[in-house]
Amino acid sequence: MKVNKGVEWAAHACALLAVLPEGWTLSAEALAAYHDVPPAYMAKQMQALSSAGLVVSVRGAAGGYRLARPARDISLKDVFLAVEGAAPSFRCTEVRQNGPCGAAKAQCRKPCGIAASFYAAETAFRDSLAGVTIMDVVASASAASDLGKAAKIATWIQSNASRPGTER
Amino acid sequence: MKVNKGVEWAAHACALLAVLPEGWTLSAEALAAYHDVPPAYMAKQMQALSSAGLVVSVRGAAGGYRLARPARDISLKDVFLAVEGAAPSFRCTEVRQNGPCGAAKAQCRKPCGIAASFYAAETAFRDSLAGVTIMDVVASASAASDLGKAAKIATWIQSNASRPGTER
DNA sequence: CATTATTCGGATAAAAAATATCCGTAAACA
DNA sequence: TGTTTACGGATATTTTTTATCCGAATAATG
Ligand code: FES
Ligand code: FES
Repeated sequence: MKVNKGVEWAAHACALLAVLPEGWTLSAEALAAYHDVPPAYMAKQMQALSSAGLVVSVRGAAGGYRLARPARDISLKDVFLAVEGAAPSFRCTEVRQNGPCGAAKAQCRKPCGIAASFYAAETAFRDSLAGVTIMDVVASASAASDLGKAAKIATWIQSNASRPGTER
Repeated sequence: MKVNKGVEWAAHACALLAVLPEGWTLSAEALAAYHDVPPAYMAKQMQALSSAGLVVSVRGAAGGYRLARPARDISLKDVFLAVEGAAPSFRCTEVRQNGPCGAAKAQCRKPCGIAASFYAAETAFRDSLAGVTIMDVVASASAASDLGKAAKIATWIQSNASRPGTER
């Protein structure tokens, strides 16, 4: 029962993309450098976000990633499902059908009480994440940081972000 | 994000122990045979339940396992924590402290918004499981099964359970 | 048009975790 | 005393996660 490490990275990457000026992008490499994580693996997570439609990718020189929609419309559940996949974490192997007293397959169209409870618990997990948006995350982070840090980030963005479609 | 297979087995094992007559036990081997799962690994799960205090183990000939308390006082959360462990599934690696704009360690005494949200989601997951007891599971299972099956199970128990402290 | 920078997708490798088995010891009973 | 069982640790196997790499496609730049 371990959540992929990539979820943390992807969520933080979204938070950074959220404070990017309109029309600008950050490359996978830049995002990796910002968070000091392996570039190739960070790129993988960004691809997952991209194919889930959470971020838009811009190919070519001066390309990179930007959020596909406003930060308030992207939840942590979206990020979680994008990189972790939608498969349920509880894998019922239908043990109730096994052994000397196994139930007939015909009587197992509904999940057993145990499986149903775990599915419900997972729904609760996801619903909880669905209530938190990237905007919320950014807000709580900026509330906890001082002015100096904000300036530092702004400076870093200016020298690392690019703007496709125009010369720098 | 995968739940241990052992959780399913352990939960079903508890459900079977719940319908055992007072004072009787089932060996790890019998439980494995009933569910048709690898005996050695089933034994491992039972040890986990035992060290968590959910079941009582009786050593020696005619020994085995029985529930440590009434089925209505054992929840799926208990079973889950016993075999899966209590460690949080979301592993925050404090990426916010990394990179060129990393936050100072002193400012990271509270978990960041992302980590806090995942911890909250996991609490929701566990709370959901805490609301389901082994008794509930047994009730839903017996509601879905016919009289013939109940008799089959009763017969199997009679020939496979043992009663420590007395001759069979 | 050539060059450069970037994403994309798949293949692959390495590390870690889950899954599964085994064995020696202790305990309880017959 | 001999048998049956749980216990705990060690170990092996398999699967998943983590991480890297490379070639093709795409777009801007000069
Ligand atoms: S049969 Fe899979 S959880 Fe009950
Ligand atoms: S630093 Fe770990 S989740 Fe934010």
